[in-house]
Amino acid sequence: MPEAPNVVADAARRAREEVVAAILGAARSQLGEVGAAALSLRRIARELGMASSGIYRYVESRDALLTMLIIQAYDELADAAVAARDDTDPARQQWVDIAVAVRRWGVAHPHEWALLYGSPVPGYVAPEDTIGPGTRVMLLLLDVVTTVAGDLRPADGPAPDGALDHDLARMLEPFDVDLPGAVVARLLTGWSQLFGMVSLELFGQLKGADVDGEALLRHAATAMAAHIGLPI
Amino acid sequence: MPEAPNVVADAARRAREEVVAAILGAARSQLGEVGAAALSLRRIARELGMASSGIYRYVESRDALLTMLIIQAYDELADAAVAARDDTDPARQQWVDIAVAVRRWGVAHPHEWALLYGSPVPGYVAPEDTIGPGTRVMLLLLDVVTTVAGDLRPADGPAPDGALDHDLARMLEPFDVDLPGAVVARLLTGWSQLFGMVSLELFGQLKGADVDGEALLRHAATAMAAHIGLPI
DNA sequence: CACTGTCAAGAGCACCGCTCACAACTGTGG
DNA sequence: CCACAGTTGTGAGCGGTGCTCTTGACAGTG
Repeated sequence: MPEAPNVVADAARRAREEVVAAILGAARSQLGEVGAAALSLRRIARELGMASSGIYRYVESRDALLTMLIIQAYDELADAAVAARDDTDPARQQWVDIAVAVRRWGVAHPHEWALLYGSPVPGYVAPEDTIGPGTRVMLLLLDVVTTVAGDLRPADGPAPDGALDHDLARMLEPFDVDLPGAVVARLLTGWSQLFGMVSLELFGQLKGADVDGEALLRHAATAMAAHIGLPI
Repeated sequence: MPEAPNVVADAARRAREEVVAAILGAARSQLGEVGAAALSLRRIARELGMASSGIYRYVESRDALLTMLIIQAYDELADAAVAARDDTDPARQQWVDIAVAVRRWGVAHPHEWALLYGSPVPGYVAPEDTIGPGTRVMLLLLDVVTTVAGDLRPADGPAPDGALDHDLARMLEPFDVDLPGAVVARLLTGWSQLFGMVSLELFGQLKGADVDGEALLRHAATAMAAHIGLPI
């Protein structure tokens, strides 16, 4: 029964959170410099002037720290995507704007992108806490589609067969939206495409080709938006 | 001037290569079990019954070993893709068959896939040797398109603007093929989509949705093949 | 026989994540 | 007031890593 507002305990808690924040800040900075796999608790402790063992008073383990960083990054990325969307714009432009914002965030934070979408860190399994923030961008794209669901004019293309169509339509049940399987397939495909193009660029797979990454992505996203049938 | 075929030196060289092969085999097996980042030279040495330092007689460094594994994996993937393609089939089916084969290889070798297309290992920069094998799948897809270049009937869609179009057309110069920028864009987009969908599935990003991965990918690839304009 | 080369082995360095025992410092109940 | 409990900081230590270096045992060659 924490009834009486204990000033002392409160201050202690605040002090603790401050240290945790400092650790997270140092971790974030190291992440940007050396990448996730080379992130070292000992170095963070050193940087903060505490004993290497002291870190464990505030952070359960290296994995726990990674989890915090992942959630933070997911949220940052989603925030950037949300900020880039103007829902008074035509849906097609919303889609493209989101895609461009996602790429820009990735380009600005390659190590964070790798942490989110790269190879899973060995031995590390993403806890449940991450799937919420992790789906925000996808849900944002979904929202763009659903708010104009009535006006969709999908481009021609093959329809998913029965079983797949059923699976796809059922996929969105938890989100209380109802879209034809064909549209869900295009949504997933669009997200794969966006994610894939950014990853290919960031992970150096397109290194040889000197092509303007943003222009290419904008072009691809525009085509995908049209393919989904988003109104212009 | 190694003129006289020195039998002894030859045998020594063969013995050496045998040891290297054993190391590579052990590495490969470890890769499949614990992933690339947890791959340990010491453990390989232990497994092979040699001193931890002895490994360095045969492998320059951990990075060099990773490079060998990467090249091996790239080649395996490309071989699988090549094997799946029957160039007497309609181009559209060739595209889909390759896509399905790529996914199947990835599903069968998730750690290898992560090594190839996941976050770059920190401090590791892929040497030149890897870009050859690394582009084989892409070149295979390109070949499917170029061999039917005359019969392409691309679906409607926006055209890349001038600068992008120019960059894209110039991209293929080293390969001595000539395709319109719009087609190159769709090719790149298709590859991004394929790579992205497999990665999303393998890296657990689509975990919540229980949808048949192969069916979804086949559907997306079919649509992309149509979008590119591959003849049926 | 001496020389030259390769190979295996062990010790050692610097780093890592993580645990543990211990000291210091609180605020609180008796 | 004093003993207790809880939190924080510290240093030592364990087992692991990649990698280097020195040493010693061979083999083939002049």
